[in-house]
Amino acid sequence: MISNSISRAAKAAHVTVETVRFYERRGLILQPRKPLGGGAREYDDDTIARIRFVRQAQEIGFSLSEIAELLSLRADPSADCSDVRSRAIEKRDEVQEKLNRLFHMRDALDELIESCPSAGDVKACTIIEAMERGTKNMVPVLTAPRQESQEMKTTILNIDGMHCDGCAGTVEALLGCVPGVRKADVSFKDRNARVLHDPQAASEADLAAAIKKGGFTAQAKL
Amino acid sequence: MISNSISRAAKAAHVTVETVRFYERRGLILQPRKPLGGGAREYDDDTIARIRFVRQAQEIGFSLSEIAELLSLRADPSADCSDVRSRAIEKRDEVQEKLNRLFHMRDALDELIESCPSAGDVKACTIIEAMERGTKNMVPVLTAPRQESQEMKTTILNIDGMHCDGCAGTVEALLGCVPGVRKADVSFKDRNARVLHDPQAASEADLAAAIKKGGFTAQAKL
DNA sequence: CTTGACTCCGTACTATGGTACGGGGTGCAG
DNA sequence: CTGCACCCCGTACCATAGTACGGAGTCAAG
Repeated sequence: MISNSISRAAKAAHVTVETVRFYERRGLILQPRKPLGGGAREYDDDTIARIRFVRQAQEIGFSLSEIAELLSLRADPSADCSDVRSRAIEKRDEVQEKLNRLFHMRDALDELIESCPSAGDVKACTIIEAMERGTKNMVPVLTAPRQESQEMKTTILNIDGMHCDGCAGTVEALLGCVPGVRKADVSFKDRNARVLHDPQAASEADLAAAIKKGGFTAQAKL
Repeated sequence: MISNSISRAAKAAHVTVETVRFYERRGLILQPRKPLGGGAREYDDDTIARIRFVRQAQEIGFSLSEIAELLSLRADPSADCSDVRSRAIEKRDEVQEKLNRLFHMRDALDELIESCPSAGDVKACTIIEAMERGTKNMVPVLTAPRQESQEMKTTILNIDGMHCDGCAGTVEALLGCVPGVRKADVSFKDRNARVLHDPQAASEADLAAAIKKGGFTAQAKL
């Protein structure tokens, strides 16, 4: 544990001294006690890591209050574990949702980039059109309160052809694009997908077909 | 093209009327002309889709000005294509970077969730510790102004074993974790990686080793 | 022909996430 | 012993992204 002055800590975390103090006031980091011999407060590496975490979380769309919640999650056997666990799962779902959207956005940008140089028969193409082509019905999850969860069903599909977590993410994005799919969790480790969907709008065959588009194979678990 | 009044359009996009007007002032959406017969302005589905896009992009961490840039990207053969293309590629890189971080965060949350119920030998575990276990030195790309590009070198590595864009993202994340790596662009299509790194801190062998950890193989391009 | 539900537009206010500034203190190098 | 570079704390100010409000107009039903 090397200790730094506030200005060194700020530099290490790529923020200003003012920002560090601001985070202290907000309770995102603990203000270190002054050392007994007097002098300046000492900032340890943990605190610097916390500041860095705050910045990174902000960049991917969390507000400071949400980040405070993330930071308060700690798997401490002495704490109330089930509460922490459920909050962590909630957060995980939010992160997953953001991931799905970003995937979708990345694919839309890719489509835009592809369609650009072959300037011949391409029609004007905007990112919005690109996003709509891939996907109808991306349900805004954080924007809209998740209502109407009647008639929803969870299907587990076994998937072959995934080689990494990235592939799992791709499959998740593909599933997220199917109208009627509310939620998809794909595990690379388990080689399967848990899909919450409206069986009326999205049959198991629809799900399997979407996965096949990405070059993977899927079949419903018996 | 069904036309709606502003309040119906706002409802459809899950925002308030005030927000729609605010977006008009900001230039994110075009204010429709009043119909010739007089009366209220008519909002078409395209405009509603734009508003929805703005909201979704916000949730994944883009500011309104960044969203304006995204919206201005259009693959129009009559427009200056190379400019649009390069801006789209830049945006794509930003999205990829956010994806890497979110992946990392999701994995950290998963680790936290895993370590929770088996309340026996687990030590206290916070999301920060979980994030640090996976990855040292995630370089903040958007936060830190990319200065000090002295002594930096670009290395191109040929990579085998990638099966999709997701894999490429994984490799990028792995490279981003190597201390001394400033920027990594992995192309699934070209089966290679362009890495901007400090050769003192991160040798080619270091890069190759990091990639191998993910189950891929890499060798420097002659 | 009035009442209610809307539209339109301007201005003012709010919350979030910082930044800047000013006054005072401390410690050490010249 | 005096600058100078920091630290500490408070208050003020700033940009972003809305939200609220008030006055005026319009349209259609009762």
